[in-house]
Amino acid sequence: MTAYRSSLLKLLDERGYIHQLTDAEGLDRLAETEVVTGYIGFDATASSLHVGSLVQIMLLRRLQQAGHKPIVLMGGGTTKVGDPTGKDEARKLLSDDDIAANIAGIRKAFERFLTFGDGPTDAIIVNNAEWLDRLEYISFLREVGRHFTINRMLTFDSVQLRLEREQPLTFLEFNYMILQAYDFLELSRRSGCRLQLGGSDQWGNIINGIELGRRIDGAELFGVTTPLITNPDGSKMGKTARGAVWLNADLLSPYDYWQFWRNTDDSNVGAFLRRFTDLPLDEVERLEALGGAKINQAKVVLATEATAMLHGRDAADSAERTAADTFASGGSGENLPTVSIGEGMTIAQALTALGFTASNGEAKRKVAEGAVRLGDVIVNDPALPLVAAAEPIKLSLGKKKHGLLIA
RNA sequence: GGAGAGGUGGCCGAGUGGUUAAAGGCAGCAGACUGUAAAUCUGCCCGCGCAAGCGUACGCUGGUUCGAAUCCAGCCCUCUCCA
Repeated sequence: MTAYRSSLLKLLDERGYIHQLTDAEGLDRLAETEVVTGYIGFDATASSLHVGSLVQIMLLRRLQQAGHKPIVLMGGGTTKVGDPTGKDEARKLLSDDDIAANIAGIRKAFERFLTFGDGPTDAIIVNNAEWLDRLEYISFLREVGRHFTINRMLTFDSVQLRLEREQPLTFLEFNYMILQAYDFLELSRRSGCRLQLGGSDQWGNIINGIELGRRIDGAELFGVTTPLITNPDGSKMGKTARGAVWLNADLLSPYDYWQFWRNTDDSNVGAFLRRFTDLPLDEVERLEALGGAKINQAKVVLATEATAMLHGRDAADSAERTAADTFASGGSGENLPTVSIGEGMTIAQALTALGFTASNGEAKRKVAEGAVRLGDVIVNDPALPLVAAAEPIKLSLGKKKHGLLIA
């Protein structure tokens, strides 16, 4: 491992963000002598980002912490094309309105992680629709397209995946990598941006931008990618039963977000503490060294710190209390999802209303399996009618899903 | 434009007239074991219904048949090769 001199690379390295660097020495030197402007692109395919993008967001945060300037590039233009990377089929095309709404939703999360403003190291948000929407086809092809060979484009994993699986790859999507490369060129011209960061799957796209900048402008640009975080079984982190782990509270409650981190794999605890919290490294080392069941203490710290960063300290503490009440003492806490008991509602219907089961049939099966408890007593009659009580009653499916029945 | 192959449940993938709500695998959920972990073993896994049962489902639309994911016709889409 190289001994980095700049605070930026030291920070990124010790907290586990570095997978590949295009020119470690060059970037190290640059970061030591001047404020480096760096960017990461985020496509607006949904109204919120999810934890899969959190490494990238944290990376921008670290960039700012190290005294440099982050640019959040919203892919208002590239989203219209659709990134084929890692996708085995094309996405649906989103309308301009969808994209604008998604961008508005996504922006909110960034404000929790970055300081925005006009200062030299303040973060800014730009939208690549600003320049991509205006491109003229022929002149773009002549300026940019001539620097890309089909031979090379075909070697990209994103392309290969489709070809091997005999899935269609449209010309539209095929252009994505060119547009992303152009983004870097454009940002270097208008904002003096020298660095692009991204996940390890973005390496090829980042290199394209760097080469394009050198060929057209003679610019010296840099790239950093982060390691892909996986579960022990090799699957991508961040997928849960009920879909993506969203960052926006309207899609995933702070309590559920806390639970996501609480359920981190043992093997990832240290890496997550480093990457997703601001805890000092010696504290991280102490926590990840905890063995056996004690590692759960580290997971609680991780959950609370990560949740605090996104949703605020109060929400995080509250989620921690709820979890302690619900899991440790067998009680219930204030943040559990609730359902109000309607006329003649059955246990099965309540489970579905809480979103614990997808259908009444599934709910009944779970009851039959002995997985459902009402106030910690196992229920075996799915048709059991519920009666409202003065106090909320806890309804549980399995060990982890708890909700409250209210009048 | 021509010739082949193909489109099956979230994904992969069997199935070529009835015993098929459709093998098997993955993913998922639950139970056991634990530590709200992993691994492992077990059960579940289209919807409605207490149930008998009903409804929907194998690209789309029609047809043949007592009966179709399976046969026929047309259409849509994809892949491969050729022009």
